[in-house]
Amino acid sequence: MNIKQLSKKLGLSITTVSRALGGYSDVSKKTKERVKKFAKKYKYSPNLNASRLASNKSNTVGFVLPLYGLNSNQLNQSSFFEFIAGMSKKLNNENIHFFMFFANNAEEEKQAYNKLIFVEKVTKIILHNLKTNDDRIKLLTKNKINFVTWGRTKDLKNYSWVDLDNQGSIELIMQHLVEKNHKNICYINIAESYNFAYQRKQGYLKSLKKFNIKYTNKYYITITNEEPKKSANLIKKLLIKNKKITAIICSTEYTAVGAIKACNELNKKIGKDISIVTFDGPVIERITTPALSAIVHPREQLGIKAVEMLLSMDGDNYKHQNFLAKPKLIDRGTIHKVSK
Amino acid sequence: MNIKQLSKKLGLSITTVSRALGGYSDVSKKTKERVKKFAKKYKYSPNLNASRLASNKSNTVGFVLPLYGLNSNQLNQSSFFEFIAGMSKKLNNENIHFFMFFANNAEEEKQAYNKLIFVEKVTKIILHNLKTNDDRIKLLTKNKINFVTWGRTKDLKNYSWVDLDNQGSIELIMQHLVEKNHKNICYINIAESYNFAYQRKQGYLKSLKKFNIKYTNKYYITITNEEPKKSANLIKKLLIKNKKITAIICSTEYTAVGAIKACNELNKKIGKDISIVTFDGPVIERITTPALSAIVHPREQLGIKAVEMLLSMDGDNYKHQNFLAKPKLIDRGTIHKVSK
DNA sequence: ATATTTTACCAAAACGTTTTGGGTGTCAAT
DNA sequence: ATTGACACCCAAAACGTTTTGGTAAAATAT
Repeated sequence: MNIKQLSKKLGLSITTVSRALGGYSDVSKKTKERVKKFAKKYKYSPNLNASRLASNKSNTVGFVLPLYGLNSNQLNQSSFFEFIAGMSKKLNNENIHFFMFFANNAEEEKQAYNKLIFVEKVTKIILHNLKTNDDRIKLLTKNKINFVTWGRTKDLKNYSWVDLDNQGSIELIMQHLVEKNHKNICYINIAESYNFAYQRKQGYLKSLKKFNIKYTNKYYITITNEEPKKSANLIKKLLIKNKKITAIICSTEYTAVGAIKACNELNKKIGKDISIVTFDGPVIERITTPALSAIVHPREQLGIKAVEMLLSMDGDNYKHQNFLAKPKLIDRGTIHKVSK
Repeated sequence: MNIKQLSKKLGLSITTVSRALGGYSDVSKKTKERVKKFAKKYKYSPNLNASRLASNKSNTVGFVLPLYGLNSNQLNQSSFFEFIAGMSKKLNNENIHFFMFFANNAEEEKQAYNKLIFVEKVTKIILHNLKTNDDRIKLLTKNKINFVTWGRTKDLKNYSWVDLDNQGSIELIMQHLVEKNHKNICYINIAESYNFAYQRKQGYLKSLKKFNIKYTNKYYITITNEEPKKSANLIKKLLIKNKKITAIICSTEYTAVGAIKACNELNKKIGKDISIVTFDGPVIERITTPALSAIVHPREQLGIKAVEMLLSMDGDNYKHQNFLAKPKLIDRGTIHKVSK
């Protein structure tokens, strides 16, 4: 069933049918309703290729999902899932298409963006995993693509972004810990080459200052991609050398599991002798014992926001917006009070 | 740059340019090369909407990814990632498009398949997470969609499929254990409503028969979605009640973590007093101690195979194929030898 | 030398929409 | 009665390809 056949059934011109379905004002209400009724009845759905060709609009948002190196660099798959869920919810609602390329290596990833722009002719893209100085921003700007990023570059240039409040997350944890009289708080971060890790460190430093605690590099460790398996040992050594430590903050679940192991081996009771706080993921609640207190990020909401921003952009006609998601701290009982 | 402009530059007709790029035999080799060179030079890439409209071919494979209930029903996200990676590798190579819908609930999922067929007009789909009696197979068959499934229904009807060898996996484990003189082997499966769980049970039963070991329901437990947190306790009780048990097979990583905990609490040394074997996932190697021996499935290869099959189908012109992936058992040292 | 086949190209139609640039009839205002 | 505004509808052009149904020239066969 195409528009020609449908218009015949209706006794109307193709034009009128098209404009009725498009909601134009030069079609009477009565006709509009009749057309829509018939369209439903005969299961008419416009040929998208013809429609896009004629209108020169793709009505599509593009996204590139890297399928490589996900676990190995400790970026959790589930965080992608949550963000994608948010995007797709919003897009499904708005009847906008969601076109996703999958990249199995860096080369494919680069190609994917080019394909999105030059082959698929997508005009709206959501970017993520920002590098400190990201080539893609130039590429998109140059080709007049509307885009919103998830994450920020170090030098916040002129673009729209949504992000988790990484700095605020650590500040929230620190606040909570200090209120319970913790003073010897160590932080196991991941490599600072990730901008979000850098932001988190800033939160750590800022909080220390705020609460008049001296920074010592003995309490601040970064764990690289190759070390996740060894993190338990690293933390064990740390705890042995620095007996005063009463709280450990871990930037990833896997590290937190290492911290649990270290504490067990040293016979330190978590939630009594020592506190552990980390960032939420699928593993914690399901398989760690005890279930750890953790920062929860509204990643789905972030996906929704990103799409909202993107859709509000209209060619050149928009102002840059941004959105910083508020973190929550869920205390599952692994934070204890230190006696003064 | 469109085909008209390009043909002008070349001094050729639109037809010839189109057919040159399409590789038709009624264009001379010389011209073909010249056209391709120019196309590259001027970065010409055919307008996909026009091309699809004219040729009435979408050259697209459809897939629906459910974003809901993934963790809660113990189906690991990473298994999807690996399968998708396989599909996208093959599709990228063949220059076929990969169209994915994301479903945030059962309703959206159902809709997604309808959209793929009636709106996107995709003619090739890859199906997965098969139910025992799956409506989608009817839908696709009725609408003459070429499809390949990942997984099988109970009553294997007439369709092409790829699958992990679930039955064979358990048989492989059992073989290995029996060779090391294990006789009291318990198996913690997940709910048999998942067809793959059912298949695994068959493997367990078949192996017991083969090795003349009597089946007892004391040794076979299924863990439902609600119990993953409690699995440690379940297994602990099991071990206390049945002191003879020397080996535990777990169908999921999370359960295996529970088994570790149970053994620790009972002071049973894993790999010395008791063996644990499970199915591979991202958690095991990274955070369980010890790293467990496990069945590894070539999920990426499965994705590649599925696409290969699908592309080899040509409308009505094909024979049903299938592919059963061979499992591997990686022994990381948690399987011990029992003295006779 | 003529007939036949093969090679290499092309004009025009087709795909199913949206958009452009109208048109006609009705109603209120003059 | 005429004009202008408005409501409602339409024919035809346009979008950028692929495919159809050719033709002319060159190569081969008779």
